Amino acid sequence: MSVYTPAEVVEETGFTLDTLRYYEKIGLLEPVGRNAAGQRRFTEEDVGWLGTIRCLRDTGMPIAEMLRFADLVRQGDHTIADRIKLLEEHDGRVQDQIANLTERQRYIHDKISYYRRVV
Amino acid sequence: MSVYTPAEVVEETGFTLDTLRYYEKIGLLEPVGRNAAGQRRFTEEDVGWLGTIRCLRDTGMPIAEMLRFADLVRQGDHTIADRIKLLEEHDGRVQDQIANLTERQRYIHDKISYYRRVV
DNA sequence: GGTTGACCTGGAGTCGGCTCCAGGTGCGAT
DNA sequence: ATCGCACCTGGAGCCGACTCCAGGTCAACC
Repeated sequence: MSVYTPAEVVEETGFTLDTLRYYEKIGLLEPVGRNAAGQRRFTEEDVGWLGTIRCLRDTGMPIAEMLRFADLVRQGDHTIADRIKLLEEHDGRVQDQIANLTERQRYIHDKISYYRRVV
Repeated sequence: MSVYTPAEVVEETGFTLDTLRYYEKIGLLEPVGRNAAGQRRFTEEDVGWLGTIRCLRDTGMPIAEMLRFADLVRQGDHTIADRIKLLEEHDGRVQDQIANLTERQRYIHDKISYYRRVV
């Protein structure tokens, strides 16, 4: 099973090294394994989890809620129903965001058309 | 032509009074007219501009860029081409946001389906 | 004429989410 | 052996966007 250096994880996930350390510090990441010199070595699983984090973050989930999700994951399989609930609620908010953006975009388009007519 | 009290503008725009004052302070709003007692009285035009602000803000435009836009508006009609450019660039970013959210949403859906299958 | 309530000001504080820094370690290449 | 480089730590600092506060004004209603 392969491990990843910090640089590789930065490359792969798009998070900065500082952000990775920050996420570990606040407990969004489990304590990451270390080599003999004390340097981080991320597992495949860590990288997968970071993929989830990225998705949730990029859809606007606040860190506090990602921490709740992380906590559920840590508690094991009996929290899966709760995780579904959390994700579904988040999904609803994502849906709202999309609807909202689409709606606002119409306003922007109208504004642009108006300006075009005026010019 | 009707004027609006602070409370009415709060009601109408959804911004808090503090936010309205903040926007005026930083110059995103023109200095708002006052009655004899020094209290704000917003014009129809102010409220319309606040509608634009809300749209831009809710689609993620940073205040610094809204200030640029406000500045163009103040400079008069010869900046309309620039305003179109600014709005079109913003529109592109809104489009990207929508595409991104839609993409990420698939991931969330997959995750939910996975959990459903596991339960 | 006293109280209430909406408003005013300047300035400080908060919050989320990083981002940066100084000073230090260990390893591989020249 | 010494250099450069990737990495380490704790903690301070930053940025955007508000949000809150103390202390004050004014008009209106009881």
